Amino acid sequence: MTPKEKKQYEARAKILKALAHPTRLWIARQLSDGEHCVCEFVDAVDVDFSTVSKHLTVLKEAGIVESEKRGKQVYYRLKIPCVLKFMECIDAVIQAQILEQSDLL
Amino acid sequence: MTPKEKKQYEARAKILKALAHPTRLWIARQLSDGEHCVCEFVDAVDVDFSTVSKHLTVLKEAGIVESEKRGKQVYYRLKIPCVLKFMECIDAVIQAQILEQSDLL
DNA sequence: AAAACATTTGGTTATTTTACCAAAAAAGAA
DNA sequence: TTCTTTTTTGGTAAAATAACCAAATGTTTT
Repeated sequence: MTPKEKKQYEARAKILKALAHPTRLWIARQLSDGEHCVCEFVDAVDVDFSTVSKHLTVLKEAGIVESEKRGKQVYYRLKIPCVLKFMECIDAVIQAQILEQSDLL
Repeated sequence: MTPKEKKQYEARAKILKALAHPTRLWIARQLSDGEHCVCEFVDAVDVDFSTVSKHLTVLKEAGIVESEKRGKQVYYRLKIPCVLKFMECIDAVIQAQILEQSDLL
């Protein structure tokens, strides 16, 4: 791994890491049908306001979402929609695991 | 988020998390051209034997790679190759970040 | 201007992750 | 069998993450 490669993989891992949390992944999924404000997530997720806000900050700093303040609310939207394509592949991994488990019986 | 959804997103996040490390992402990439043994990674990555081994265990437990012992060596290979498709999208995120930064000048 | 609302920030604590070293295990070579 | 070689496991310390509460910020509404 050259120093250049190392930097490149660090940058990539940072983005993956931003998505690698159940709540953040769920949020990203919700944003696939258009923008939502923070309060909508808070209602749905059952964690503290501040926790949701911090998750959104992580996604934003990773460059996955962008936000816009309109009135009292802040609206978030997906910046790079392809992140949702991850889901299919991830589910293939899960599916393979389930199959293996049933093979053991 | 229903309890079922919650479990689902936790399982998905677990798999993403396994990939969300520079070394592990690099390893996954190397495996795209076929299997490699642990020692090959150790030579290339410049971390301890045990560290590489633990990274491989993380990938294995996530169901992303599988391993086979032949002789003294243990060979790892990608189990679900689509994980590599992540890379394209991740790079799109990085590309967008770079573009934005240059817009600021 | 004061009150109410939506969101972010700062601080704290508990948990998880990562890396290293040393030691154990497994297989082959001498 | 004893000595290497390859990989995993256990232990430990440092760093990163995640959740909560309380306080601060910025915007409307009264």
